[in-house]
Amino acid sequence: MPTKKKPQATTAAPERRGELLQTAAEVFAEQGYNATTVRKIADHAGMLAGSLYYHFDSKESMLEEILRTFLDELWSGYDTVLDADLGPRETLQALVTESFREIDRHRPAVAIYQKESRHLVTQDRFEFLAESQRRFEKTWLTTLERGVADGVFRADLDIRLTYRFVRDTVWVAASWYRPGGHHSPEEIARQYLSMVLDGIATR
Amino acid sequence: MPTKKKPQATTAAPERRGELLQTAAEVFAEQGYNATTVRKIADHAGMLAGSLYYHFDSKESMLEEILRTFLDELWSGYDTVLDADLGPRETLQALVTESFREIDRHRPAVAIYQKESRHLVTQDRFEFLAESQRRFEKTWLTTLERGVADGVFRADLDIRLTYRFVRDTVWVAASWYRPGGHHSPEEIARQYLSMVLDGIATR
Amino acid sequence: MPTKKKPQATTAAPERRGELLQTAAEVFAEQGYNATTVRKIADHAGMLAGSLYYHFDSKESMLEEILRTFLDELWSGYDTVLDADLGPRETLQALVTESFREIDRHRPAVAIYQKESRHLVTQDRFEFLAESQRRFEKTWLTTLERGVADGVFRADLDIRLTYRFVRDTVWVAASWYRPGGHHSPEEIARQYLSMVLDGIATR
Amino acid sequence: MPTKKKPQATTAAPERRGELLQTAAEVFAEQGYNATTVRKIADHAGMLAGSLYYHFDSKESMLEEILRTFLDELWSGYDTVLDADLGPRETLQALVTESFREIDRHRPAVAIYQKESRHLVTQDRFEFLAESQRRFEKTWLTTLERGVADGVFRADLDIRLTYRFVRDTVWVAASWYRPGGHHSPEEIARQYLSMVLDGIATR
DNA sequence: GATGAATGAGGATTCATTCAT
DNA sequence: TATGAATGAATCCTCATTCAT
Repeated sequence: MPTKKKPQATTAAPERRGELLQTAAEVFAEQGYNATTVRKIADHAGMLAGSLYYHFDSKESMLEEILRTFLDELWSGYDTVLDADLGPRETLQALVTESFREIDRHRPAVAIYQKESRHLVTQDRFEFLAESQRRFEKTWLTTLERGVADGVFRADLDIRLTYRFVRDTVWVAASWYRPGGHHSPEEIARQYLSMVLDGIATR
Repeated sequence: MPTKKKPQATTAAPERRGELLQTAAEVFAEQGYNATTVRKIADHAGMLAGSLYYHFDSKESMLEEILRTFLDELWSGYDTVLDADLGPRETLQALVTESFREIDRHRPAVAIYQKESRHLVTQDRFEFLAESQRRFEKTWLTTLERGVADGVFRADLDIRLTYRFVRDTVWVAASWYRPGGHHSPEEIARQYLSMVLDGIATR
Repeated sequence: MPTKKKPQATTAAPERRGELLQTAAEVFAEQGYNATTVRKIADHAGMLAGSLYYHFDSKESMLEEILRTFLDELWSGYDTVLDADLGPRETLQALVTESFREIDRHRPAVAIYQKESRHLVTQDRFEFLAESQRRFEKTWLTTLERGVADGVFRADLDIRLTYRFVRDTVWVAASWYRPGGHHSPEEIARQYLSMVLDGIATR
Repeated sequence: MPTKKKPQATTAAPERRGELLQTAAEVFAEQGYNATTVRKIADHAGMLAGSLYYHFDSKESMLEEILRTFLDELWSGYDTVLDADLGPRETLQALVTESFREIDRHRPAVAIYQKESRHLVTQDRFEFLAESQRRFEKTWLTTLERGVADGVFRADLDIRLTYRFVRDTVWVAASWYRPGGHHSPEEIARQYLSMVLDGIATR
């Protein structure tokens, strides 16, 4: 009893940082990183702009932490899939499904990633984005190539074009997806996969 | 006549304006609208920041003109397709092909549109973006619905999801497309259409 | 008694205050008063910035106490010398020696004094600096004048220039002096006096 | 006539930069670099704070340019003296005199140098200060050593202590010197040299 | 048409200080 | 005594824009 510091275990106190990052991510996603002022974030968090600097070094460090956290979790999910050693078609399905789950969990982060990663990669601080992109590309290309070799994916398509098609197709969904809407991430994944694998034309 | 202040394409070099807009569009596309300073545009154009204000009212008016020009040409192309009264599958093919041609012609404008339109639509000045989006959605949804009714597109898919899938699939290409690369816009369109219509899986 | 809020040397650990002032003085001397943040002082003291405010009213009050303590001890030493009623040459020698002893004991305070006193004197709170300066000037000028009158100091020199020469000569030493180095304060005083009195040229 | 841009050759226009640096130097010297806000400089210059950034990259770059200009001129003067290959006593006299002339010409810069150089040297940008200090020390030590060897300076003094004595003695003068006062720089130099060389005691 | 110089409204960040615990 | 979190004022700097020349 006397050693207890926060009697109400319900209220957040150790995760204040996480809450603030969540808030920041939402505003970044909504308005764009550059157009988001530190004051706007603070307003959303119910504090003054300067107070954010007790928790974070800079606006940029918030961005970094948001993206890093997202990518860490993304790769954790991907790695589980990849470690399962499935066939190429099942791997693709699992990766896409996992991607939609991540969009569901980290929608703001994904939206930010989509909009900002292009010019961030050039900065040292965001080198991890470039590294992730390289792994990402390798993972997908390998899966597609295995599928072509196994005869489950079409051989008449430009493989890099196919890669970009699948990649973009999945991730742009973050720009319109709203968690808690009509479709669960798994349902969206199912329909997307159906379109990607079999097309929208009737056979 | 003597009261005219700004040369609105009437006086002198009308191409200068176009050149400057081209330059501005490239920088906006490269760095993002907010992150682009007027000075950077001027640097690229070989003049001083203040000098741009002889040609344009404001940074925002450059953006507006860039997007307006692009959308005007896009709809001019779309209207030609739509006026031809083709079947739904052929309409979809023609629209996608036309879209890739526009990406080829207005890559910077398309990239800007992708990144910035979401938060621009809320401003009065950019109301034309919202209007274009509504026409766009109607056009595509109608085409898809006609296709489903005619039995050429699958009936088991959520039609709005399909719409977003096709829409995004096409336009994100602007983020990686480089004019003068391996593929002509028509070739890319052909492959994309093949994937969208028939899927990437073998049958 | 129970209404007392801040322990002004009365309560509890009276040395803690002194330790903290010592720490603060070192940081002020090292980095300059303005460039020293309260946080830096707290870091050196192994506590958090806010905690310093239990001990002191403000950053400025620390500065004041540091300087006041130094000047009190300096004048205590000077007064002992002056009360001895020595001849002008011996007085000068004793004052210089005492000064080097004070530099040895209060090096940080002396360094701060050198750097900051000029703009501090204008503030009411630091009026004591101005008063000390006036006493200082009077003491030295009187000693020099007595020396000239007695024929022990040269009569052909501008007396105010001489005063500044001697004054500066002694106190700037604080900027390079490191206690515990090769020379004791008395040894440095001896050599400085030798130069000041007899010059560096051979006779 | 038609090629002439500024008809009034009296008003400054190309040297606006120099005027602003002069102003900045005076404020820096008066209040200390850290305590000087950009706004204060701008106020003194009759413009707004932001306007300074048309001329300079940063507050720090102003400081750098001020110090660099001063040191360049100082060494130009010193080099002239050193190139004359005078005897050690005459060299010392000439260097001291030159120093007082520089104090006269660049009083604010010298005052800034005195106060700020210690913590500036650690920054890459101000490496030139460290280099100057090394040359300075070498120049003076060499001169003093030659003098001792030639028998014109006393051999019984610690040479580094003597160096510091002479060095400080001269430069602190910048803290109280006011151009246009009673004494010309040459007159002050003469008296200082008299004290430094022959002492203040009668013989 | 273009330049040079300035404006003025922010915007990110710092920091002394406060205060409940 | 000390901590953690916050405040709010000030600071440096940026940038779209203006305007006389």
